[in-house]
Amino acid sequence: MSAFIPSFNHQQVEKKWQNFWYNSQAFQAKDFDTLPKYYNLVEFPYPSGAGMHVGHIRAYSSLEVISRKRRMEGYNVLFPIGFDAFGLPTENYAIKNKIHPRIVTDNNIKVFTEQLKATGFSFDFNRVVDTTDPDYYKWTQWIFLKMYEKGLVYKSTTFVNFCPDCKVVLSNEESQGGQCDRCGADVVQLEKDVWFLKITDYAGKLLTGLNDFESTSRIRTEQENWIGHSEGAYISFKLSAHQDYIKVFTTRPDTIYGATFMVIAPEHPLLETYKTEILNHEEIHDYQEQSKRKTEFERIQLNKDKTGVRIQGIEAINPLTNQAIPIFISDYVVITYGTGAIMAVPGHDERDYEFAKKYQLNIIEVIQGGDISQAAFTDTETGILVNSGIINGLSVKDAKKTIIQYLVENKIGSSSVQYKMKDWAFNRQRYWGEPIPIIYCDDCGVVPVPYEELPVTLPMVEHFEPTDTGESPLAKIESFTKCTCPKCGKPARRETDTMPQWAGSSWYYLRYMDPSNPLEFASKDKLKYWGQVDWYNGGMEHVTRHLIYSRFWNQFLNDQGLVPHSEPYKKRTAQGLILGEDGEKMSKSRGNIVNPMEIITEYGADTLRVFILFIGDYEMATPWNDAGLKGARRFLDKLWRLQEKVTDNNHYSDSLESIIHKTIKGVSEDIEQMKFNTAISKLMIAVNEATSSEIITKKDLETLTVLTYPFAPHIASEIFESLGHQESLVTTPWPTYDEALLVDKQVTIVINVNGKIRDKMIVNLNTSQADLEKKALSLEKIQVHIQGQTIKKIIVVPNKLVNIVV
RNA sequence: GCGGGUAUGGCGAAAUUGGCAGACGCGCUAGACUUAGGAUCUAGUUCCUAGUGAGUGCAGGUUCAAGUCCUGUUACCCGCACCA
Repeated sequence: MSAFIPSFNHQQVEKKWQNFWYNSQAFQAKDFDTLPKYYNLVEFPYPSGAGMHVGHIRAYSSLEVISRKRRMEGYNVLFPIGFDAFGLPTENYAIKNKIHPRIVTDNNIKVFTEQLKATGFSFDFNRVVDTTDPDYYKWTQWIFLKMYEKGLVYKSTTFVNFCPDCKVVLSNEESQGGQCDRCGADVVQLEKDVWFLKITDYAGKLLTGLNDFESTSRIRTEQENWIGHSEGAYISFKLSAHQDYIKVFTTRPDTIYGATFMVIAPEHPLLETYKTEILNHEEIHDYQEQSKRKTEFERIQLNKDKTGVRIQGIEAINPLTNQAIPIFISDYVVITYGTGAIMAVPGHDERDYEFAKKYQLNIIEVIQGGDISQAAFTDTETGILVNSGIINGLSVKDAKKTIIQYLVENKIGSSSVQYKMKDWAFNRQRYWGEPIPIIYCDDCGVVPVPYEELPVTLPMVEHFEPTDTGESPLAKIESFTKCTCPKCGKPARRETDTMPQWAGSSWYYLRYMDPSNPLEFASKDKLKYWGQVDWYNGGMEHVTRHLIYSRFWNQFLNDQGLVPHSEPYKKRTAQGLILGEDGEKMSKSRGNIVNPMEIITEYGADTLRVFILFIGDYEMATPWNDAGLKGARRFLDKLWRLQEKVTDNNHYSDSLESIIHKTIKGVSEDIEQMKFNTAISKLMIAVNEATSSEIITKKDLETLTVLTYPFAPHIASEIFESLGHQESLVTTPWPTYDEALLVDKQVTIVINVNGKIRDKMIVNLNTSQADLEKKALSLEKIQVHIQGQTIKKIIVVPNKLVNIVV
């Protein structure tokens, strides 16, 4: 049978199926359905004016394939999408073009939605959330107030990371490496009045929670490093002339007998307390001013050369040696970690050693094993304590225990755990963000907005530029700021700062479960039904930002009994970057950006999807290659042309049966392991095989089509329909394979002589070892190689090889 | 400095438990069909000095057999970084 099949018209076919899917709600997730649920989550996009990027397609395609497959496997799949739409790019664009950010956002969301649909993603578009919608950010504010109620929100005037270009305060997570996350400008330290979320209260839980969270080691270790857990002790050093103490944190209490001086941070409060007694107060003050001006970048760059000033007039007492020791200030000790003060043990800490050398301070060996005249000895495994009174002769491990016990008994210290992670600076002096729901009253002070008055909506204003005074643009809008105190009813003012970009994304995965609930952020029943996100895929760049933040919010909500699980995500994976054709990161300035919409027009969405998943290992960065698109398109064209010679038969053809079963197994397994490149390669092999086969049955083509569907759903749906199916592929069962048919009846045996391949032979499966040996030795090519030599040994691996050692 | 990762043809990349290195795709070469080909099809394509040759960043080792295991080493990428 041969029929005339017109060539594959991607534009027509893709439009047809997109209309069908989206009009028929084919991907609607059903609350409380009896089918088992499966929740796939991808990081919702920031709807920028540039529209979709090929990176978005790579990021979503993995769980797109998994979602399509899961529906066929009988799951009730929740695969939602939404928009993380507050933030600076929109705001800056709006200012530049004098268009209100609301309008800019709405337009961008509209364009983005069209592009997502043009790619054929199987998102449930009924559940779209938009973080800038008052119905959404009402609940962002609500959760903020819950945290306030539970003491996890505080305001403090401290030095914070500030981006001079964006004119906003940045959290620690947003200023990694001393640079602004968004614009790359050097961050400066400014003293500001800032709202903080006490994420550090959850540091321990965020760390242990990683045990219930399946992810790759790089995802896990990045979070571990960021949280930065370390165990040690607090020790109080008495001042020689006062009943007052300097408290230090150390991970090496065992080295206390070697503590010959102390260092405190330039911001340490002691300097203010004993101002009058410090003889060189001016010198100290100069140093404080100097370090204040340093950016993070400068501190890192200049870290080779330690600076500091000795405080004249005050000394401390080492509680174990009872010796008076000098106190220095130096910016190698930071106020934000530990207690902002250290006991310096130059013999066994490289930084202290360097400092001691520079200022010619006493260096005492308290752990044997190194040569402290050359360098600090920091090995904790082999050393034995010396010159150390009550802990002499002990190992480092035992000495730590003993000394902590002593410190506790004498009330001069205790064991302690510290984290590197810092509290989350949670406000921006910009317009396009969630207003912080706080009111200032002259009589009552800081008063939270009552829950029933939420949301505090952003006023529609004409001017939304940031001010030069560092105040939010909202501060100038009287209709917004003027309010009455909820407590006493007197006139009061609203907080005019807004929340940072990461606020809305910290709980969006919960809203998807119940996206339009006006009474709760999500109903208990729905939270329970959908449970945890089964699989979350996103970018590596969010691992120490959004991923930490959202786990924090979820753990908090769980502690309040508001969500059923402590960890929001069961499993997290991350896609690699798509680089430009030049191997560099895609960027406007390099001019190497690939526009996915142009490719969809020219080659079709199916081709683009297949190519992006075929391009390389999903988790690794890989360069774009325009030419490679053709290969993906050729594969789809070949599949399409199989229709020309299909015979009406509901069994696999003899010649293809085995390879089809192998393909089902291979593709199924590869998809689960995110090895999409090899899954597609296996499909290509099967399609090539079918192309060169005399006969191909309806059943052959059907199975190949179904297997291709998660990758290229439009063309697959069209072929499936033309094979006579009324029902769509969306819930067609995923094919199964027969183990017995995976094994070939004949196998190729490789024959080695001394480990080198000399010949091959085809034999029946499970030929006996003796037969294999006999056959191998009789081969002509083998005879040539063993002639005149004695055979020492013959190794036979059944169904694999024969190795003759001579 | 610490932590994680990578290294394989002209290019993107494959390779259960150690068992045919380079699957699949791009590109390239030759041919077929064609008014035409940047369409399609067929054949070939790791390298060279063409052998009883060499070959998975480099140097060793274990083994009948190593991309895979062990020891050492180099380069690049990512994250953190004076964190006491």
